[in-house]
Amino acid sequence: MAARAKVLRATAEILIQEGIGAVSIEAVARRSGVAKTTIYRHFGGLDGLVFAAAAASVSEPDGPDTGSLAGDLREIQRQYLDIASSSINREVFAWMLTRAMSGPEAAAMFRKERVQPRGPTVVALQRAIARGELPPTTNIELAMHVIQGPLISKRIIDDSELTSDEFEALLQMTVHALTGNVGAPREPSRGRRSRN
Amino acid sequence: MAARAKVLRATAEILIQEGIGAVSIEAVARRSGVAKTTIYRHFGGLDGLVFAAAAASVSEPDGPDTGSLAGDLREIQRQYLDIASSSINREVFAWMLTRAMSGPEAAAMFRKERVQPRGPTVVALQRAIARGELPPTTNIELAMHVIQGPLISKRIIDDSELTSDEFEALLQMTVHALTGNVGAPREPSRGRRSRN
DNA sequence: CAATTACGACACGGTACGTTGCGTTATTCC
DNA sequence: GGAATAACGCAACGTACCGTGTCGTAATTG
Repeated sequence: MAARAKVLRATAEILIQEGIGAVSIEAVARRSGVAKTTIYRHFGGLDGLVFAAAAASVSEPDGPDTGSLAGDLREIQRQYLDIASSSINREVFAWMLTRAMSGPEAAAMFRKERVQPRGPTVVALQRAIARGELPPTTNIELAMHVIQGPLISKRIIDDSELTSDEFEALLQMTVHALTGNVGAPREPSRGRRSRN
Repeated sequence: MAARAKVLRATAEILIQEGIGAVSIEAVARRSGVAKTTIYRHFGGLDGLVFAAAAASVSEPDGPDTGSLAGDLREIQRQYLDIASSSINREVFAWMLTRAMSGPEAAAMFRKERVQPRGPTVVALQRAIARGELPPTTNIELAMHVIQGPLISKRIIDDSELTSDEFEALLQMTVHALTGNVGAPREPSRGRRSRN
């Protein structure tokens, strides 16, 4: 039973220290001291192994309730950026993406062990609808993409940092897209220029 | 001299018929009848080969001038969706993404042979600014992500189709995010429900 | 204690990698 | 036309990882 944990730990170590490209069944077997056979028995193959290792190291962020959509999204996006700021996470995400596109099995794993958790955002949107901040006709699926899309584009594809001002501008644009109005401003008193 | 063309053609064929996973130097060598050595001499390796093949098969869409930002974006996005509707393109895109993240050389290729051309969108934005439709302070880089992001999220990650209504809603939200107002409506006379 | 289960060790054939040395054509340039 | 130069083909090399199979041993369980 300990073999499984050893394998997952070794996988995570290689992932962090050498990148996704260095993760192979044989490398993990060497590092963990577990026989290759055992890894195949547990995870079925490289895909299963990486997806399992990723799932084991992802913690679902909590959904804040600040009273406004803009406030909620600001907090959620900030947490997301913290996760996405790790290049390993982006690497693994991109890797999963390619695997997901080359077969239904991996695609199923990808959707199951989703890297970017949707939960908190959906909750925030539903609260905004309940408050009347968003129309009840809001297409939540579409809204998710409007919210996540720009950040994914910026961080994953461009691989560039986001300044505090850009972050806020993006947030305002997003809220604007959803509501048609400007969202609640960042509380001006404590001059926290949250990041960068 | 003809060897290069034969290699690129063979690569594209394998790409289309068997997917990115089947593309290997040896497979391309077999199929093209060109020696492995020659491929290495020309393209340096698998990365160079795939990037070159992708670049050779991408045609820059033209930037329409409909007189309004919403109109321009509608046309550009439509063209983009046509390209992205091919699962091979998405596969290759995702593959390039992973390669780009595991080394500066591939990253440089990725940014050079960009799959989604930015040109037309940038032009459309600049025209909108010139028209006064967008403020001159508009951050074009950020705007690009607001425009591309949701579509990338929807098509690449979700792998789901976009209905005509969703497409239009997304467009309106995007324009809304950029301008703060509703963009020009789709001309109502010819009831074209463009796709799906 | 016996039976099942989990694991380790070793080996196999197969594929692709990236590189090398050496012939064999084409081009190009007087 | 003939020589020099570049482009290409061929065969083989060692390395790495794949996925699978077999067998022996350790741990667990009833």
